Amino acid sequence: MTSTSRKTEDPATAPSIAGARPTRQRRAVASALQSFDDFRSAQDIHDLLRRSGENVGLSTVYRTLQALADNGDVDMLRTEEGEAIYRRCSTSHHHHLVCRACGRTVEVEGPAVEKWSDSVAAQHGFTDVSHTLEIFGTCPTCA
Amino acid sequence: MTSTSRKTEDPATAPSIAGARPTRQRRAVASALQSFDDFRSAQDIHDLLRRSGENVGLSTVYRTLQALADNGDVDMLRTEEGEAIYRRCSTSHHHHLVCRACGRTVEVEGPAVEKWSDSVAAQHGFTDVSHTLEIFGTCPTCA
DNA sequence: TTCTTCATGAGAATCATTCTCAATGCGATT
DNA sequence: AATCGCATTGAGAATGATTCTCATGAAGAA
Repeated sequence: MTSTSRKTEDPATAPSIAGARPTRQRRAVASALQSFDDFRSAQDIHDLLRRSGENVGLSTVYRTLQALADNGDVDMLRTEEGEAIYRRCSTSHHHHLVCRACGRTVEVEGPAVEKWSDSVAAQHGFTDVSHTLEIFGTCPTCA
Repeated sequence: MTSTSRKTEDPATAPSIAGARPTRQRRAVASALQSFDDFRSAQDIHDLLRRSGENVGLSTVYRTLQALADNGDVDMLRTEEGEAIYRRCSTSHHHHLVCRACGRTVEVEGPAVEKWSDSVAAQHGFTDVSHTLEIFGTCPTCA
């Protein structure tokens, strides 16, 4: 690597990791996340970056995605096969209706579900509660 | 997945695989599943068998558990790390409240959730719908 | 028993993910 | 600009769960 030209970018659009250095790689991952709407695996995102000319190591993609997920800046969920997939996060807590075939995603909210799961957990004395709720199906286009 | 296809099968307590030979190994796995109440990984169950004298290959444990899960004879879910864990199935469709620390499990039902997720999926034209809903927390004993 | 087919298991292969650690980049400070 | 300190990077190795291969073994039928 020879020349490293410094480009001025707008810092507000893409998510950044709190207390971390805004490196080229992290910006690239954050920006890649803005370029699709469905859930993608870390490897998919890595390929995407490579194909778009940005060279970012696979380890770094994993690390960055995890940091973003921990920070609540991206949604992370698991396919039925257990693979982690990521997607840029809209605002609040929500769940997903995901097409098994094409990955198309619809965000859905279920306030009742939230309350229900919290109350069920409380009834049994469980604390520090979290839950996962994802709906998988075949979307009309793929059917 | 709301199908309730009742086939008349063996009335015994331990599940068997439809259209498969009842071998020593499959019986051993099915019986091991009766010996615990929480969720265990395939490898855990393999160890359990080995320690109890039954020699069953790891591949066979995986194959058998998968077949049983496909058949709806055991519950299979994934930890937050994506590892598959299994447990003997009680009767109908239900969800779980699982202790992150000790694995203790409480089965819970949420008829409202079922209806809600089916209707949400239908609203968006999704078919062949399945959903996952698990609650993780810390149980009173472990807190 | 003999035959046909399914099941088993030891180890290799696969696949996602994590780890290692030397080299590099960032930013604050001279 | 030169420099120091430390977070970050990335290539490849390591890990760990799961699946596959295929020669051998067991089950049921004829």
